[in-house]
Amino acid sequence: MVTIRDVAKESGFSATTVSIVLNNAPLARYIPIATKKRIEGAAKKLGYRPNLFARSLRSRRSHTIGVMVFDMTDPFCTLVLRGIENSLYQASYLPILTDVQNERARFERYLEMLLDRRVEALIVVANWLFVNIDVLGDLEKSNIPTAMIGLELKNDSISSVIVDNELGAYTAVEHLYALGHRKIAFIRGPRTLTDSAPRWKGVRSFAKARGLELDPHLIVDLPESRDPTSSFETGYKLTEDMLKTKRPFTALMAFDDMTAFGSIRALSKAGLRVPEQCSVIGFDDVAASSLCTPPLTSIRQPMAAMGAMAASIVLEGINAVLEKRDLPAVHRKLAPELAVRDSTRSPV
Amino acid sequence: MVTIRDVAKESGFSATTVSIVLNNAPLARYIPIATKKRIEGAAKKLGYRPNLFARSLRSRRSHTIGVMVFDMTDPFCTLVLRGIENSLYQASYLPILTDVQNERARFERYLEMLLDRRVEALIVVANWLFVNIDVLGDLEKSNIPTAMIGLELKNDSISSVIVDNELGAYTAVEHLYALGHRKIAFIRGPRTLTDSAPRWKGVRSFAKARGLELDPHLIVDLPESRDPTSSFETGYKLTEDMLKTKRPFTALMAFDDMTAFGSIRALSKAGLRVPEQCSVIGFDDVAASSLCTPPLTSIRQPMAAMGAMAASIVLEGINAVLEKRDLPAVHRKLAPELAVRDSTRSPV
DNA sequence: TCCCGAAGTTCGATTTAAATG
DNA sequence: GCATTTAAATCGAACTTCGGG
Repeated sequence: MVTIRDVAKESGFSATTVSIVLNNAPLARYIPIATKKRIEGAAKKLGYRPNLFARSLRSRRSHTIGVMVFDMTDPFCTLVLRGIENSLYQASYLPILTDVQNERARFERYLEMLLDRRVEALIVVANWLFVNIDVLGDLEKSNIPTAMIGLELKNDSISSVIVDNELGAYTAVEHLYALGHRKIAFIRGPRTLTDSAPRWKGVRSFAKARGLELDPHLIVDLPESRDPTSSFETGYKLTEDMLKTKRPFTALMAFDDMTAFGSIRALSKAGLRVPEQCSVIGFDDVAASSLCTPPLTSIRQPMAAMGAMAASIVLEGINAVLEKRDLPAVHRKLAPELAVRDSTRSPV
Repeated sequence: MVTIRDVAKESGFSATTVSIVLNNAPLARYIPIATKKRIEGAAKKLGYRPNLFARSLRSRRSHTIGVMVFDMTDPFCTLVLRGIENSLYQASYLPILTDVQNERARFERYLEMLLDRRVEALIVVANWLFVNIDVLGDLEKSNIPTAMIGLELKNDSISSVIVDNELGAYTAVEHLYALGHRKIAFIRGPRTLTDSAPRWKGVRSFAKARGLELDPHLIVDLPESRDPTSSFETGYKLTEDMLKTKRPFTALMAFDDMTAFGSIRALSKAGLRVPEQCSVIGFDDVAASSLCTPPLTSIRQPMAAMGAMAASIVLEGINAVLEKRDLPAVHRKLAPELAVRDSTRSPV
């Protein structure tokens, strides 16, 4: 390995001067161009790469940001990660991504590993998390800038970025209503998932505003589960159950796309065609939604934007820490967007 | 931050002794239990966590492994990553995951960043890579244990893990043939993709063995593209084109699942139902395949196993390096598995 | 005082060599 | 020589301080 001393020897200057030149430190302005050229030449010739361990040990900086995802296989998160990645890439930070797989033990272990590596900030993608308040405690006391994506927090030391669930759900029913649907079935999210309540609030709020009647027999809840793809199966089953009750409905609003896929399967098995005999709308707009046939109408979460926003929040936080400023946590709520595809249409 | 000297002071011993005890170094066997207890107690009391930068600087080890993915949004890779992650987690290595986004510049920059962080090994998930031979050169000269997933290499310094494409394709046609299909359309992969040739070879090999006739008019190629999801659209278009030629076919074998989704869309638009009027089979078995309606019959790549295998290869490589053994690159080819679902059935 | 460069200290842990009884 | 402990050197870069022109 070639060290700064090797460059010093090769160029004929001292290690100090080499350091000053290569880092373009304040003192570098006094150093004549000729010296700089010689040093830079020597560095290039030897293929010198500074040892980050030494550098970080001294500077107490890692240029690294920890990213924890609760479930990487959830299609929701890959685009969020893209957003994070692109922002950090520009800022020359390296993300260290860990997949917690919804296991508490992994969360704690990875958090330790990240702190051990002196990440300068933390971004947590809390998709499908069944909240553990005490986990947040671990985070708070670490006192490095932290942003949480997908989980609303009142917290004033941890920032958060979420989608406006209420608005999204409102928009979804509104879309079905505008198409002429009046008998709508609902599969709500699991009670313990923080997204569930505001989405349902959006539905109720629309229903109240426009006088849409909500039939309690056509409202069911997803059970809890640690696996985000399990809602496919439970969506399937719940839809099957609702069909068995013979209560007619012309449209179904699913908690998320995965659930919607399950519903479509059940409708199809029952001989009902989507959208001809029943419209279906999802939430999230995961990649698969535009790939399936028929493509799914859904509420798109601005995932890349959410990732980018979280990244810029923590980058700002890092600057604040460096400048010893105090920066309060911020809480952002981004608007979703209706993606109209072929799984919804007017009832016949 | 609490350092080893703080622990030394607290326990009443020197930093040396603390280090020996906490690392359970060879010399620790001379140290009386009482001393160990005191030191461990002090460390725990102070919440001592060794500084990894200092440790790595001295030991020249990072306990870190670089993982480069060519496109994270490709659903193929998340399960591969799970496999890698789980293996490394057990071995107490931290993966640093980078998403190259199929950009050469990013590849190089991330490779530098990883090498700067002294990753002890490298795993490259080369899904949907349009090979750059010279990129491999960069890797070779870095001479750290490297494994490539999804790209066959003759190389003897870089290991590789791939799926048996020929066998997979053979199995796929065999499945269609067994169902009674004789007029089969094929959408082959892009010429420059290394998976394309062996898959086609598998088809030809089956055709020859069983006397299946391959109609050149029903064989088309995907164009090149940097975006793995683009094959949805091109699959759609190519299928549409084939339908226009009016050459009858009762089954279609797509290069991969994404292409198959495009085909299904085109068939559906043309009023042909899958599988009633045309069977469709994919390759990969991405998550969406079992979620769509009808669920897609496909050739499943053992993604998690491939990831785990690559991880164990490089871990073995690290041990070899530590023991100054020489370890030749290994090349593994894993068997895929036929996943029969509802998109294929006997022709009427 | 301004300019240029270097010696020496520091970061925190590991390890070698050596000093105790 | 043995068990027990430690001072000092080391890893590589960055920064503080200082000296000479």
